[in-house]
Amino acid sequence: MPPPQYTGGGGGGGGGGGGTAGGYPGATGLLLGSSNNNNNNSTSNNNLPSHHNNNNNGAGSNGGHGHHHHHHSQQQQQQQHPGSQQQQHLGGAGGGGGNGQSHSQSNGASGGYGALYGGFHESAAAPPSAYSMFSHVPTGGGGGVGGTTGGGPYHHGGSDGGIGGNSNSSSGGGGGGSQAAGGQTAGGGGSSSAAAAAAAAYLAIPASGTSGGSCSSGGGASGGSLIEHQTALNSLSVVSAIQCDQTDLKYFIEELCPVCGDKVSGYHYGLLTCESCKGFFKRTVQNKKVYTCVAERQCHIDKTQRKRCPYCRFQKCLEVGMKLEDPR
DNA sequence: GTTCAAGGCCAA
DNA sequence: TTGGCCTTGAAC
Repeated sequence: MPPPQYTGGGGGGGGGGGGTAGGYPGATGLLLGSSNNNNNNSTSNNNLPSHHNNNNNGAGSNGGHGHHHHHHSQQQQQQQHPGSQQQQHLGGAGGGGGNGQSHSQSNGASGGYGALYGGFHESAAAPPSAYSMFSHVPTGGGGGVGGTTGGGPYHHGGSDGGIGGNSNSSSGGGGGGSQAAGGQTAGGGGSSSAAAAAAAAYLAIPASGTSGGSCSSGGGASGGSLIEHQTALNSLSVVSAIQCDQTDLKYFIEELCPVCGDKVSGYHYGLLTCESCKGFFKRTVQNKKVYTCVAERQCHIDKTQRKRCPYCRFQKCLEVGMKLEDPR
């Protein structure tokens, strides 16, 4: 498989309002989280060298400024999925909120918080996606903070979607620009999470209309990209300032699995996860397991409770961006 | 040669 | 079923 892109840079733009979450490629049923549907019309200016390949989804986003280090060879590699559409691991400044369609009236933000988490050094864990960070803050309204999977302890990627657009929709704005949740798939759905749509696409599970964007914030943020370590650290206050659970900041400074919080063992299926979530995801996909949640499909997944609800665990795997590539 | 991630194996 | 450990193979 082609190594994934872990180059720093902002992730996709914040998800727009009610959009259409597209389906996933059905080929082999294994390619997860790689939908290339993108609601947000990108108008980003990409001023970076080609190896950054920013693809900001947010309208009016500022491309460029992906913080980049050269410690690892995988950082500069492009990942191209069948269909010749780029997977958007990369990106400079996070895109602004997308333009909502459908019911929500989201206002696209002008630049997002690019490289919000960029520049962390080796010890910094890949920040979770909007969902993993704020899954217990199921709020409707504005789009969520863009998720990120580009950054990481090993790859320094500063990638963060832009702050989602301001959605007036009662059904909740879309998620931010994480790979699976917003930017990469298709701006968050107006009434269902992108991950739910992803799961539905893969497992034929009806997308549950639970939380739209997580950690909602009001209108899209303005401002360009933030780079360099200190700036990235400072930006944490931005996160906290938008009603996020600060306890989840541990993900920024420790190597914790974005799914369950266990210690990561390396990159698995596209992002840093622990060994158990790797195995869980592998078994689920390979065996085409279909789980059901006995609760509200909002089970909190952590190290001690991850066994309780495989449905929510797998859904979280999808939301944080885990995906199975074509087998070698 | 090393590194990395996917997949297999198997004890719990 | 889970999760840790191992093997395998590709990339470098």
